[in-house]
Amino acid sequence: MTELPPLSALRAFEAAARHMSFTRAADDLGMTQAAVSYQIKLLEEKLGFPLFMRKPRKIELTAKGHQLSGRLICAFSDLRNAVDSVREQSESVLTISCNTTFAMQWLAARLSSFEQRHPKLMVRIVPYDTSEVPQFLDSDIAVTACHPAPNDWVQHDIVSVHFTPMLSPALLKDKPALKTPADLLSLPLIGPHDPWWALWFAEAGMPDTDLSHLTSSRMGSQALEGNRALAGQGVGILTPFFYRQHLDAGLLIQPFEQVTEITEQSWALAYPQSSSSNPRIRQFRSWLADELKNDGVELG
Amino acid sequence: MTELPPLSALRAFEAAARHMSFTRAADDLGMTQAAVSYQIKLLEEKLGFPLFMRKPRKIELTAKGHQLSGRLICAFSDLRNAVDSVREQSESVLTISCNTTFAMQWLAARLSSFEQRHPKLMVRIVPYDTSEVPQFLDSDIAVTACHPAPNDWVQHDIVSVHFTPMLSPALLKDKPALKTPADLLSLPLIGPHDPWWALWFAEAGMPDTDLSHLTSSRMGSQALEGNRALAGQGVGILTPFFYRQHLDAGLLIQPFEQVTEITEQSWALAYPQSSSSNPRIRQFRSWLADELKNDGVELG
DNA sequence: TACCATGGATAAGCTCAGCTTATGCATGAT
DNA sequence: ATCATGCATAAGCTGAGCTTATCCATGGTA
Repeated sequence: MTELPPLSALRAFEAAARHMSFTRAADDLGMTQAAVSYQIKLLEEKLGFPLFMRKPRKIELTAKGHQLSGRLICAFSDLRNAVDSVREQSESVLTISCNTTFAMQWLAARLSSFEQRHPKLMVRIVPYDTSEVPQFLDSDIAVTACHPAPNDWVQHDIVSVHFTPMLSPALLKDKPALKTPADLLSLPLIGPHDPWWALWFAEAGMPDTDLSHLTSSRMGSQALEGNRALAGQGVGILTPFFYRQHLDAGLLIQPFEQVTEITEQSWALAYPQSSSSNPRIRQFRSWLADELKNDGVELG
Repeated sequence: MTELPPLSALRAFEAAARHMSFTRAADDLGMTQAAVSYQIKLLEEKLGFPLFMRKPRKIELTAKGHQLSGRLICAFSDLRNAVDSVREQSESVLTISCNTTFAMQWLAARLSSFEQRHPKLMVRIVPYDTSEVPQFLDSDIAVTACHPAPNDWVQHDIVSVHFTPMLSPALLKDKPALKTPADLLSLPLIGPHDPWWALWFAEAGMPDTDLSHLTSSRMGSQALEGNRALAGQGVGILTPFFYRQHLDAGLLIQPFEQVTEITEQSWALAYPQSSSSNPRIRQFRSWLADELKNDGVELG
């Protein structure tokens, strides 16, 4: 494959051929006439033949110049279109990799407000369950409780990772009120092997509470545990932030004040450093900040 | 029309996408891996979204990266093809703008030797008559007696512009031999208003010879005058260099030793400065030099 | 026919994009 | 464990690619 001449020279020639004028080409490219003249001379030297005939107040393409110009104009146009279209596409679609729980419990309900604010933006949510680092590398933006985001990612904290037992009032019907954390053990716990239970009990002064005898169907996603709790199937260990509305409506109750926080982690909005100038992402970030403000939370 | 990102960044990305490796792309482009990494990072920042996902020992295109890469690879390929084809074409055809006289009297007869030496090169001769600066700007190379070539043209002198009266021996049949220049006036002169006549007579010691009464059909091209002289229609003022063979064969005779030279002009090979690196032109120049050496002339 | 106005060429000089070299880091292979 | 591979990053250099300023030729115009 033959070595290509300097691209800037080709670009200058393409513009000059398009405008049939060095001066106008220079305007087009945002540079001076001298620069265009220089680049074209350079290209002619590299190629070994002249491309333009310089006539008094105009320029004319030589035969070879003409031949070259046609194809270059096409190629550059393709180039611009390629870049433009990927830019546009990236301005019209926003792909959000989002932890399932956050997506279901928080995002889904509010997304219509975002779509109202930015009607031209199509939002695509890619939920994920795994606790490990998700493959959100291929999405524009991610909402995650992921520990250390890749270090060239920007991260804005949303809320801490926190949790406390919750249950449906229906579950307590015909049962004594819960007075101490230990009373919980008389009720079915949802996802008892979830380490959150252990942490919460430990903080409640019951460090070695043995939960191993309880049925376990560790279901990863808090959203599902939340649904089971709502359905009165047991006590879930849930994040109050995600269930504010259910709590307010009395669909769920939080028997104890104590909320355990994991300080090393945090729910966060994250995106690649390289995307920080992306308008869609700024839009989403600022919308999210506003939404959170309504909840009395500041985006970090 | 949206501003294009830096072309060098696009080129680096194109190569990286083609090879799916920064290291190999760098080899391809003749630069270092660090440079490719830098350029791609730059492009990602300009575009506002990532193009590659960096995995441990490999890279993967993001969705947008994939979309962009396909079209860029095409566009760059077009670009390369455009340049290559005009380069190739310019290696297979040689267009020579040539003064008609030189073309007919000198070039035409020897061209077969050039074509033999460079069988792959197609030679196209564009003859011109005008004494003014010809439009040979659109040819690869020119042979001309043109005074000052455009000053960004390279010029190799061939022979001086020189001339002397010549005639067919047939014209002198049944006539007295020519003893002095003045004797010429008893014969028909071909192109008597040609300034060359005046110059020659002046140098012959007859500065004010009045030629105005003689028939005049100034025909510009020496070749035609030469033909008329050969046909015995009169005395032509011709360049011996072009008629060596006719003189040797006795088809023309040169009655006087005196040959007038115009020192400010010269027959020359000329081509644009920008073409000096063109292999076809080197080939032609070196062939011409060899051919001239056979005539005992050195190419300047 | 003199004189702008236009459009390209050229010279000199500056500046930073775009490279290099050197090194670090993570990971898959042995 | 250790090595090999492949990308990221830092620091520093240099010349491509610009700018500014000026010149030149010519076509249009009064």
